[in-house]
Amino acid sequence: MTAKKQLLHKEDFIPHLAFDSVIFGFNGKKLKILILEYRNTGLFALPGGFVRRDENLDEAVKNGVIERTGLTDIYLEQFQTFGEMNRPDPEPMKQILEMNGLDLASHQWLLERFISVAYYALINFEKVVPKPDHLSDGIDWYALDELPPLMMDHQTIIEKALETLRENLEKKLLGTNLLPEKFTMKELQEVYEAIYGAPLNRSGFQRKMLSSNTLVRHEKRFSGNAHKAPYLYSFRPDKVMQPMD
Amino acid sequence: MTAKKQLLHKEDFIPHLAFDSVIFGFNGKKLKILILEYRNTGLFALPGGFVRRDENLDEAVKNGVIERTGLTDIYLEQFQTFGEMNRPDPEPMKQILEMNGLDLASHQWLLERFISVAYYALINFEKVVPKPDHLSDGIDWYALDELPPLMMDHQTIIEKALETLRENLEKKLLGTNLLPEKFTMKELQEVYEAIYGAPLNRSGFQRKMLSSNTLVRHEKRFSGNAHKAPYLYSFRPDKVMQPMD
DNA sequence: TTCTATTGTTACAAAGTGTTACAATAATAC
DNA sequence: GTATTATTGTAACACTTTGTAACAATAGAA
Repeated sequence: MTAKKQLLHKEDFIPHLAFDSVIFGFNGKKLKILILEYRNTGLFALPGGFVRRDENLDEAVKNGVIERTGLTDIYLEQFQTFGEMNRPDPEPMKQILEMNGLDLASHQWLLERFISVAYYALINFEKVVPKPDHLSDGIDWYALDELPPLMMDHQTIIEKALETLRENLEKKLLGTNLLPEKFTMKELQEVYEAIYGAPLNRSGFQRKMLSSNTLVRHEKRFSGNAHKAPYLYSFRPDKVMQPMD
Repeated sequence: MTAKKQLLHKEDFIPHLAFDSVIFGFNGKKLKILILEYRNTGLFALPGGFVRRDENLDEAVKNGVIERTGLTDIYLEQFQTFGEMNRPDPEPMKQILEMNGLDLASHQWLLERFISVAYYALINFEKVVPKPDHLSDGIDWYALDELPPLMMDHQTIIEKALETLRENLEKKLLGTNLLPEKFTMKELQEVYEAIYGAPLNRSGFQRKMLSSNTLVRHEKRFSGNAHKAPYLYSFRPDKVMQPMD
């Protein structure tokens, strides 16, 4: 309890500045995001955090995502900063502090106005072992169409994240980051369909991908099923756009 | 001087948070942006400001741009937040405060680390009467290829603004905001060429614009020159995307 | 009336897309 | 072995979009 009280020293952080992260993963069927649940409150929220005074904004966010996912190699992209005056909602935060046995007075600063810089992350679903943060007791994957009710403006943040993801999908070859290194054309198409939320034409998709000159073809994958085995592909490393350049 | 000392009360603003605005205008030939010059320092910077504790981020920026341009109807779009630890450069700021006869001690907070949210604005060049801010003594239009050396990371901010502008140009019909209400096809093409920094094919441009169903054709404009008079066009109001929705 | 510079439109080829069809093939059933 | 089945890779076709050049229209000047 004493340890907990020292979790968030006001003087360590830039006041009024937070970040939120929309962490996307693809489980083979659906696009999902990581959502935190807070102890006994029934409150759900995006993973987020604060920026230390001696830390770059990008680094703070990266460290936050690393802590939640256990992964260090993460595609992370800033997409919008939310600065409405009325966006903070102190009641839920107060509830969270109380449920965690934290001293309200010394954490008063958490109830004030916060400007939040939002990022989205793309990760390899299979490799993630989600970990809740110090204030929450649960973290789980939720499909986009099965989200629980979220704190503050987190629903809006997710919608904007998805919008940006869609716009950048082809431009930046983001599919890479949601799949294992080698994948079949069908798997790649399923990622695209999950993100767009609409089916794509198989033949056209294959033609476009192959002609884009961004894929390397490898050996076939024999699944044991009674049909032609698909080739495996990987992205050409020099074609994959890196975030945060 | 006493009045000046009261210009920026620390307690009125959210600490460590600033904004910068890249204000684009088109003079008929080139794409230009508004740059401030500070008294006797030889320092140049983007127009910017701070966010009051009782003010939305978007509003703060909008008010800042209104003050610099005199215009109230402004296309304004947030494009990135810059949060590197080493981006502030306290020396120039100190110089500026000194040149303005401001008390260093009570403005110490201006020398600290700032996270800056960057916006770009598109305005009708002809209507603008630029006004310097309280700390600067000059404000002027500079073509993108004739920029003076800029403070801190403002050069980077401009480059990112231009990149975003290019990406959004067709998608959001941004041409509207850089031209008077009625314009010729040639003028519209020149805006596009200035933004892309490359010539476009006349015939293809005209066909694409007309077939996009976003233009209304009006009367011809007789310039007094010895050639066929061009039609005037305006954008269909329902097709023009509004910022900040 | 002729000439010139510019504009709106058309024509045609080249490239890209949507859709369907067909051949190849890995495992199973017989 | 051979036939069967589901899936995959590719080709074929029509259709649309884009790049490029050409042509006709025309406002004012010579």
